[in-house]
Amino acid sequence: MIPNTKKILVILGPTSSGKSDIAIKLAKKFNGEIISADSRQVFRGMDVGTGKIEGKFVGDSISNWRSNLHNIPHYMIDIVSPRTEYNVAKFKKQAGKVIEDILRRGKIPIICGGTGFWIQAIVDNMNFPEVKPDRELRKKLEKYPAEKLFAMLKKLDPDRAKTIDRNNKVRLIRAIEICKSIKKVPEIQNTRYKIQNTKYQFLQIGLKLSREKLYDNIENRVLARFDQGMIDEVADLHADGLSWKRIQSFGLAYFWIPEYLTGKITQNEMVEKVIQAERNYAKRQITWFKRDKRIQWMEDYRKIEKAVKEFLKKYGSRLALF
RNA sequence: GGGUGCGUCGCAUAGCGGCAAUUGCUCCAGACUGUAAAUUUGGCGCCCUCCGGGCUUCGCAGGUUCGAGUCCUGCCGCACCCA
Repeated sequence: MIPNTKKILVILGPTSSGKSDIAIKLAKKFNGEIISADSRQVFRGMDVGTGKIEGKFVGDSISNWRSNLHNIPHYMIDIVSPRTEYNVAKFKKQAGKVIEDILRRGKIPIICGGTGFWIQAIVDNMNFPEVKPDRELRKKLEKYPAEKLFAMLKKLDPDRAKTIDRNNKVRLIRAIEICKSIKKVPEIQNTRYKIQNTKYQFLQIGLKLSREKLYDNIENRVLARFDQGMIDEVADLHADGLSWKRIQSFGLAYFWIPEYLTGKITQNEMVEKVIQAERNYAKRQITWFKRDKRIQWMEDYRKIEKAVKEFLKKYGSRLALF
């Protein structure tokens, strides 16, 4: 029995479900600090398109925060240049330090975001192999068809080949990349539902709203972002020397706005595409989150607050994980 | 008023007379261990004992044919051209 298991709150949900507002409210109420789990908000200069909260960047990477009206610290926002490669492994390492720092100061870490994989990396304490991305190798392998990559992997690591999605080039390439460096893709250590993170206790709250309402929010939000200068933001990134290709790799609006700015599609087409892409994205997020049965889905703020209160009251019972 | 063309599953498209019918999108469901706003799989007329079988579809109504989304006639609707 661990009398004082450290507690972490997770607020998740698809895009446009209102995560940020709720996280801030909870942070105020329960003396928390917010850790963004958003694979695009880590980048500086990508504000409107990623829906960052209003605020100002202060300090270095670990103590950096954005303040809003209520002065709640936010971490893992604006930590790297969009030129930098960033990924789950880095996020897990860095966010882990932030969590420790927040807990040491007696506050509640509130992870808030929509990047399911990144959240899971922390919640399940996933271990990533110490193999850094090899750009040269990736560039070479990208040219091969999936069948060939699968055949290569089968030779290198038959075990991984058994479970991998043989049509998914991105994953095939990563698996081969790992094999080239350490011979074999390590066995998965922590599987969701089975091994719990013993360092912390998590309460994962998912923001639930009807598909109709969600799609409606998305449209409104996207249109509002255009008013807030999303197109200029993309143009500025390019003016600062970021290639269209790199910008487009960030997806959604960052993919479609360059199509418009380079004259490939009309403005109206672009707006439609962005809304559509955003909807499809929300759908994928929902699919991801749905399979984690530990997530408690709620829509009413009062209920959320109540659930959090109870969670924070409990002592180290493992049951609180669910 | 005359002429021509077109009406196919939410939208858009394909369809030498043997078709429950092509493809894209949407939509729905799924996968996911260092690109995750990425990448990827499946389903999408209805019903069943879902291997397979049954039923009802391609603007509407008839007709030709063993057999019609495909051919013919009429009607309705839409588009364009001539008046």
